[in-house]
Amino acid sequence: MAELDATLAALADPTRRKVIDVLREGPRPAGELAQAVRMSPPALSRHLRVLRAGGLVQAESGGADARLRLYTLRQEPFTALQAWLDQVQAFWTEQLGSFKDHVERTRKDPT
Amino acid sequence: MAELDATLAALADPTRRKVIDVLREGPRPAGELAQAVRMSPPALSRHLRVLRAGGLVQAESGGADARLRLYTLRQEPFTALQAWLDQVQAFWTEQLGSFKDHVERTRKDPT
DNA sequence: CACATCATTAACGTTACTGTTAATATTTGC
DNA sequence: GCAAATATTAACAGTAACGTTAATGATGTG
Repeated sequence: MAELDATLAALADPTRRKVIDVLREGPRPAGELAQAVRMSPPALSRHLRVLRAGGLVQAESGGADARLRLYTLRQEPFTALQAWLDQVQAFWTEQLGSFKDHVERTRKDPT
Repeated sequence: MAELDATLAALADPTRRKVIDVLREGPRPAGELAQAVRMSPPALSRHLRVLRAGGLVQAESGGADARLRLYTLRQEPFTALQAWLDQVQAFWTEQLGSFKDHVERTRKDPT
């Protein structure tokens, strides 16, 4: 659940989602991502740190030019989020909704 | 895309996700939700406003006691978010990743 | 080695969010 | 009508997030 928090906190920012959308087309170095979102390199660097902290992206430093840090998408957090969404969707798929409601609302004291 | 922003901004807060988890078990009045997350009614009321703004919950005021506002989950934003996640997941399902990367990284100037 | 390049961190100011208590409807019950 | 109950908004303080410019680290180039 703590992992979901980092994931959603990372996805909550439009700039970071834009970065993800760009990375969908392939790995990119930090500078190129900064250009893509029209933001100063320092600002984007911090966004990338948030994305790294959430495990949504990964920095590959093993290229011809060691200065370039190529960023790539990581699948795990997205899959975990989908799993949580599937649980929420169960609210509607289980069409016992009204029955469950009755049961829940009938209980005495939810200490 | 602006809708996704409101959705993810709403989900980014742990308290609001907790509210959603509680609502998965059935509709609840605002006060009961405040108790469930151990927070003052005013604080939770504002969280509920964020959830309403994102369309994640809905307030049904049509009960026996008109003072109680029963909150219920709304499906649409969750479905929309899943759709976006599916698009991101396409990054891995299309195993042309490395090829696409090559094509993209070969372009000259993406003005 | 001197200098440019890529990326990150540091410092600064601004803005937005969060929670609490107090005040404001709206409704219920006597 | 008056007091209690439910929910929201208002006002306040504290914290965290965001973006910019300047400084630091690390790597490549002449």
